[in-house]
Amino acid sequence: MTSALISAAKSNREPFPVPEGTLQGLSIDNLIFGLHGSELKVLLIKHGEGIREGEWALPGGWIKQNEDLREAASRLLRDLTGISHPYLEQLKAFGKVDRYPAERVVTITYYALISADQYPLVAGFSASDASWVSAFDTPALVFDHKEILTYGIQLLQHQVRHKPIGFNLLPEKFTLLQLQELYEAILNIKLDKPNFRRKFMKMNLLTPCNEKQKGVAHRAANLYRFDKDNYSNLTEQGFSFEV
Amino acid sequence: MTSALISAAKSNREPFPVPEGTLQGLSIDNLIFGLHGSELKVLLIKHGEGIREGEWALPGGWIKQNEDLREAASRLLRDLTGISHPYLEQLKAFGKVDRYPAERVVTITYYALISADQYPLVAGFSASDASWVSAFDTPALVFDHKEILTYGIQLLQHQVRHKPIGFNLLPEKFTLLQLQELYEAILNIKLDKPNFRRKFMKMNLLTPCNEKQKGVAHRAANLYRFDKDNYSNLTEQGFSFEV
DNA sequence: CAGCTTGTGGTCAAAACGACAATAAGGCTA
DNA sequence: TAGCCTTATTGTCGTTTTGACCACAAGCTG
Repeated sequence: MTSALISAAKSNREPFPVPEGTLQGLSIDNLIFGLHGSELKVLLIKHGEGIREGEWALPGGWIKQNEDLREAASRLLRDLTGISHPYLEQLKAFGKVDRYPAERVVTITYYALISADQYPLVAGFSASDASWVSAFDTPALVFDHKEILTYGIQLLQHQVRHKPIGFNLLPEKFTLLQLQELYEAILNIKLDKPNFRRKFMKMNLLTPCNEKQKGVAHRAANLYRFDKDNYSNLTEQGFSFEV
Repeated sequence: MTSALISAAKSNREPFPVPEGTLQGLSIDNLIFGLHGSELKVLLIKHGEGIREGEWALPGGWIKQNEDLREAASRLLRDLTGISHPYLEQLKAFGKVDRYPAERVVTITYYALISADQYPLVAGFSASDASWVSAFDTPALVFDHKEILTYGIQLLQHQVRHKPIGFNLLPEKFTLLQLQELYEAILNIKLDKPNFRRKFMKMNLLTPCNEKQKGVAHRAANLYRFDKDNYSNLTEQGFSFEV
């Protein structure tokens, strides 16, 4: 990332001036989730200049005249993390009259799920610019960003039980225990290992890699990958994912 | 509804001029669902003047400077139907660059569920202005409204299975068969009567009214109402609604 | 009254769930 | 190398839920 981009991203949440060639009164904010160890984290930006210096915010920015909403969210995510094809879905538009200082700004929020191996470190940004924070225990956030986060977590908790999106938080190859810990982290629950395993295996959504975990000080687990194609087949037949 | 309001609503989807005192480049569109008999319907507006004359569209309008997004959606719904406290949730923001002619307009869509007894007839509008159309079989719609409808139906089908929102489509007091037919209509499936009944009763979400159906040419069924308070209690205890 | 339609309760086998015991497979350490 | 420790994986079993279907009840209609 060029330093111009970094500087743009750093100041992208500052009230004014809004860059030329972008839509007025409309912004994008991204809720970027990651799973670190077995903790659900969210990527926050610390404002480096201006009035909001030192405060934490969701990464966001403005929408260009000639780009779709999703494109804008995707571009902002890419500029920040370098990730080009994330799992990215619209969360909600937030538009309370006074949510943003000085001017009426409606923000359209997206949430992204990225896996730790796609984005092991905060590249381009120093640790003081951006950092992963426990999603359930963040510092105070600017504007209505806390409300956005709370809403996003609730949606994530709901979605993860009803759609197979959790895989996006894992590396391509993963063990069943990793998958289980993902659910435990997001939903704040404890699950029974043998039962969880059977339930998932019966869905026929996991393809064994015929490979084992490496570098662990105990019996190595089998690695699996999410079988997207079979998921498409199954959903066409009326299959519904539920955990 | 005054004729001024009617006229405003009639022309509210015409490209320009946009009324003074509203946000630029941002509109609201409402997806209003109703259950008529046992068919899922959606409320559409036929454009009465201008270029789009005769074409069907979702009812919508512009957002005032001093009103929240939800307020705007709620006001537009109220002006159209007279209903003040509908079930109303944000659907999604649609913002493709060319979705709207001549100018970039992002629209934030809401979906409402209203019961036939709240809105038995199209009041204020003549039948040629607004009408209930089968949600699964509509005429062609302007702009990207068909896409919005498709997305809305999918969300409704998902939500209705995972949250007790279906009740909003029924009158306050309803029979179990009405409830079952609601699910059959929205999900396009057939359900077993005794099993459906037991499943629902076990959830403890229905309070018997100790009243029976009237005016039917067969054995009268018991009437129930949705127990919102108990639903709150149960969800706090980790209860999750699934049909 | 017989006949029709819908409501409501019962049954039963199959499947799913949940708790927990038992065994397998590795690496580690003495 | 022999145990020890940790995690993976399989098995078992009683309970609950599901789904298909039968039977009877209740009320209106002719």
